Amino acid sequence: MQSSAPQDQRNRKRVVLVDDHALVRAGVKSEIGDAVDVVGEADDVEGAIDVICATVPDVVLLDVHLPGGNGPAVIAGVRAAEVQTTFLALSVSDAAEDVIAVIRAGARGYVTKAIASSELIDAITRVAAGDAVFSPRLAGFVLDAFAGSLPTDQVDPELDLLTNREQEVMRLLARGYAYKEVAKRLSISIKTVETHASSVLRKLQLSNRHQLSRWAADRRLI
Amino acid sequence: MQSSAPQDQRNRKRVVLVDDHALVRAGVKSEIGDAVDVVGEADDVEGAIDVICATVPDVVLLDVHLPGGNGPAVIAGVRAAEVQTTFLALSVSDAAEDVIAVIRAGARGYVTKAIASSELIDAITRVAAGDAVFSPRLAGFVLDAFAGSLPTDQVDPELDLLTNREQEVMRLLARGYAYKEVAKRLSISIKTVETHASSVLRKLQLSNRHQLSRWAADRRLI
DNA sequence: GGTGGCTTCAGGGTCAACCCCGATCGCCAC
DNA sequence: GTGGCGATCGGGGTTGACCCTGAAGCCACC
Repeated sequence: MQSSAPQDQRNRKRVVLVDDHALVRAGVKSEIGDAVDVVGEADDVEGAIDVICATVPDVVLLDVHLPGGNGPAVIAGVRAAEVQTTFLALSVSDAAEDVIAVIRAGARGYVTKAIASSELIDAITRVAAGDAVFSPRLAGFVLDAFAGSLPTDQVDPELDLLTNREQEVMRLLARGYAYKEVAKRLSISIKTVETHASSVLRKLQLSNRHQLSRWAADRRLI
Repeated sequence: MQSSAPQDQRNRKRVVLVDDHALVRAGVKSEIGDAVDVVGEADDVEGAIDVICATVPDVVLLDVHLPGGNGPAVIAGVRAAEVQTTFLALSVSDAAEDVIAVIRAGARGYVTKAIASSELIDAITRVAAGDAVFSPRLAGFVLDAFAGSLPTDQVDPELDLLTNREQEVMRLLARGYAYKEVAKRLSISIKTVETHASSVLRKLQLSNRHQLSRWAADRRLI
């Protein structure tokens, strides 16, 4: 893979700009137009979905606040049309709720308009390549939301019923490994795995490994 | 991009190392010891929780796979003790499930052991400052999990391979129902369930119902 | 009327999962 | 040193998961 020159004519990223202010679009275009191909522009939700579906760009630079809806609405509309592209949110806002909403909708990055043009070009290139791009503080918002999106359960008293070895076996079993695989990974015999597995199921009052998988998944042990 | 001097005595970060291999701990310590204070070490879950709660470091460098549990178990234990610190996962694994599990538990970053020592020091400084630190590909895993989508999935062409009846059977199997249960629910014989199950696995190129469960769960079919 | 796909079922088999019983060994506490 | 517990194995068993082959009835389509 030759990744040397992203400005290379053959590798130039095709970009659509979505922002309700023509001046902003013009500004962004002049800043990044040398490095990428701006193949479309839109200033509202409907127009954005149309132009994105028509052009199928590599990256959509998406303002979060739009007339007639917002950034997530655009992403949802494009997803519904089964068009594959990558969204990079570009906003004046750095509020946690805006960041989270647009990332939850499926954007792969979020940068504010205070970004330097060289950094923006870099960000476009990176999201097009599958990376996630955030300014540092914003990434923290997403992780907080992600970690907090689930009940912060404490450590199970049930888990303490299992010995260390039983816990190791339990984890592997819950991940779907066959007894033989578990035995190989732990360098013990299948019979020992069977013994531990039996103890695990009995102690946790489960009847088979399917229930064990769900039990472990519920507790985020796998 | 590091301009200032994080080696400043007054601002040196206090770090705890958690890894079951003493050699790895020694190596990491020698690499970063000039820039940070390693105030504690541990090689298993219990020991990690103890030493973290005792020292309350700025950052915990946490191996994901540990005897007697795993990274998330350590984070959960420290959280349960209401000790405030920041976790940076440091692992040989770059598997999506490991990354997601430890981030979901509350880690603020994830780097692999292939990282250069200068980058590791930078990562420690950044997570201590509240930033999130990832190698690019790993950040994508987290966003995928957060958005609840998978990279580059359209609405499955694979699902269309299955007939209506096969889809019904598939859903029940993926939920963990035994053949006998599926047969009862659909009012058909076990043999018919077996036939459908076999077709489903063959068409989806899966080898057993555990993979089927994960396949279906990934696509939110169950 | 033939062809083919979907659904239904059967007989036969292999292997994994899970159970029961038993056993040895090492460690640690009383 | 005796007893408990954890970890390690074995024999032998039942049940479930999964495969292959074969076949029947139904229905749509040509």
